[in-house]
Amino acid sequence: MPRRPLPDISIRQLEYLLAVADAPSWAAAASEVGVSPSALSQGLAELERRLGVQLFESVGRRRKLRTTMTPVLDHARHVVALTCDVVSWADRLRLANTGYVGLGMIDVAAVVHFPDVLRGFRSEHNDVDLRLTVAPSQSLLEDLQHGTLDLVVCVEPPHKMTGIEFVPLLIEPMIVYGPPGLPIDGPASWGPWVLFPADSHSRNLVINRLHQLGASTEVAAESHQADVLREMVLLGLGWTVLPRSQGESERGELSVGEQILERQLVVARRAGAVTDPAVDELARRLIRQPATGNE
Amino acid sequence: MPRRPLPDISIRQLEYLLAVADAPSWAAAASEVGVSPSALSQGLAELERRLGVQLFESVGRRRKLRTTMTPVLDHARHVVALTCDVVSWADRLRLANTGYVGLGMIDVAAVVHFPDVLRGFRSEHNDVDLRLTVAPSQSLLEDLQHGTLDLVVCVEPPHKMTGIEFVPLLIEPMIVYGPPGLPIDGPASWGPWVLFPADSHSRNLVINRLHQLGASTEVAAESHQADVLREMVLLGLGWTVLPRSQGESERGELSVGEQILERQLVVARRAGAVTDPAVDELARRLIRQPATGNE
DNA sequence: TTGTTTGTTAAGTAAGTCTGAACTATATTG
DNA sequence: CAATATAGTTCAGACTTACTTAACAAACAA
Repeated sequence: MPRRPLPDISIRQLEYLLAVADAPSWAAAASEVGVSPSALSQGLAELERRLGVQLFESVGRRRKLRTTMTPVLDHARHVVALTCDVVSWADRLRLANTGYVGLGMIDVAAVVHFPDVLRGFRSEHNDVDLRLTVAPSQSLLEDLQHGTLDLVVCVEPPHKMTGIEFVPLLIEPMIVYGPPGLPIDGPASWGPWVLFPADSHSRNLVINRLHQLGASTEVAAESHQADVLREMVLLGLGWTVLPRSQGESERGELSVGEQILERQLVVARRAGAVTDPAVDELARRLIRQPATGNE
Repeated sequence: MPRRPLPDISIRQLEYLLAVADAPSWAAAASEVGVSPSALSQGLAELERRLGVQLFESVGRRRKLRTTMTPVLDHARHVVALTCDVVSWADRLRLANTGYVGLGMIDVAAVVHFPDVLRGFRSEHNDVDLRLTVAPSQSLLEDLQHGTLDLVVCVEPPHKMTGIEFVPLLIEPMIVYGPPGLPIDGPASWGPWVLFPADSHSRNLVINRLHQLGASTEVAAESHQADVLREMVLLGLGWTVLPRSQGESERGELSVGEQILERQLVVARRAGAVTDPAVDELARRLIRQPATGNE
C-alpha cells in the first residue's frame, strides 16, 4: 500500500465542527468551545483546506454546514467520542496504576495456598511493586476499605460489607485438634480452647459451631497465628480448631479430631473501583489457581 | 457539562504508534512512515505526554509497547481507519463535484418530456453549471463512456453496455406517418421511408418492425432531427415513423397511421461512478417525473 | 577493548494555533 | 434612506507543534 501521509485533521478542528453544527451562531459556538470566533473561523478554514472540500455555504451573513457534508460531521462525532473514551481510560489508568499493588492475605493464604501464584506474578510482572501484608481478615478488610490495600485474600466475613465485593477462592475444612496422645471422644469432652482472637471471622465460625455441637466454648488463650495455637495445644494448654493445612505438619503430634465446619476463602476488592491492570491480573491468577489439595 | 479541551492527539502520532507496534525497530517504523527516527521518537514521547501514560517499556535498548496499552493501539487503528475513510470520501467528492453537470439528451427528451425538470433543477441549484448536449442516443452514450457527460437520457440501446447502467424513464409509442391527404392502407403499401440515420437506435427498431409487418424497408432519406423528417414527409419525399410527440403538431397535416412499436427512454449513468450529489439529484428528478401524457 | 546499533536529546526552521484589532458584508432600526 | 448592529473574516504578532540534522548515551557484539 502506497503510504501517503494522512492530512492531520486535529481533534480541535473536529470539536469546532461539532460546535457550529448545532449552534445559533459561530460566535456562540466559539464561546462554547472556549476560543475566540477568529480561532474558530480559522480552524474550520484549515479543516476545509486539509480535507479539500467546502463544508459550508453562506445563508446571508451566516454560515451553514452543507447537508452533503454530513459524513464529515458523523466522522467528527465518532472520532471525538473515541478520543474522549481513550482519554478517560488513560485518566483512570494514571490514577490507579502507580505500578504498585497492595495485597493483603491471611497467613494460610500466603504460606500454604498461594505462594506459587505470588512467585509467578512477581516473575512475570517485575515492573510491578507487589507489597504483601499478612494480617487477620478483619484488619485486612479495613485496610482495603481505607484504600491502603488493593486486593485482599481472607476468610469470607459473616456479613456483606458496603463497597467491597468478594469472589470465592476455595473452601477449607476446619478440624478439631487436641493435645498429643489424648483420645478424642464426643463434643462434650472437648476443650478448653486456644483460638484466634474474638474479632476473628474464623473464631466466630468456630464458637457458633461448638455451641451447635454441645461442646464447651471456654477459651483459655488466643493468638492470630496458627503456629502459636499449635504450640499451645502441644504444651497441653487447650484444644483448637484449625484448617488441616495449618493443624498438621511434619511433626504431626496433635490428636486429630473430626472436621466440624468449613470456611470460605475469598478475594476481596473495592466495588466499582478503577481497574488497575496489574491488580486485575493478580486477581485473575488467584481465582483460577486450582485448590491446593487440602480438601 | 464542564468543557475540558481534549488533548490534541494527532493522527500523525497515532500513525507512529501503529508503525512501531509491528516494526522490528523504531528506525524501521520511522522509515515506513517516512520520517526520521528522531521525529518518531519525539512524536511518541509527545503522545505519552498528552495521554499521561507510559506506552512503552525498555527491553534492553529496544522499546516495546506494554501489553496493558492495547486499548490505545486499538484506538489508533480505529481512528486512523476512520480518517482514511473520510479522506477517501473527500477525495472522491472533490474529483466528482466540480459544480458542473454534463447532461446529454435526445431532442424529444429535452424539448417535450423534460423541459420542466431542467427548469426546476436549474432554479433550485443555481450554483450548479448544468450543461445540456442534444444529440442522438449513440453519440450521447459514447460521450458518457468517455466521461464527457455525467448523465444521458436516450433510447434504450439494443444491447447492454459495459460500465453503463440504465434506469427506465418512459415508453414512447412510435407511429407511422404518411404524406398529407394520402390514405394509409396496409403495410405493403407503406414507404419509401425518411428515417433517422442507420446508427440510430430508433432506426434499428423501426426497420426490424417493418420487416415483421411485411412492409418495404427502402430508405429514401435520413436525418437525426425529427422536425426535418416531418418536413420531408410534408414534401412527399417519403413516410416516417416517429413518436407521437414529434409526429403531430399544431400543423397536423400528415396522415396518421397505426402505432407499430414502442421505444423505451432511459437515463444512463456510468456504473460504479463516484456519486456527485448534483448528478444524483438530477437523476432522481428525471426518474420521478410523471409521464408527459403522450401514451 | 573497540566498533556497531538503538533510541534520545539539543538546536534550529517551518507550519500551525491562538489572540485582539480592524475589516467586510449583511441585517435591522428609526 | 442613513445609521447602527451583527456575523464572520483577515491581519499581525506571540506562542506551540512537528520536523530535520547532528551529537549523545546506553546496550550489544566481536
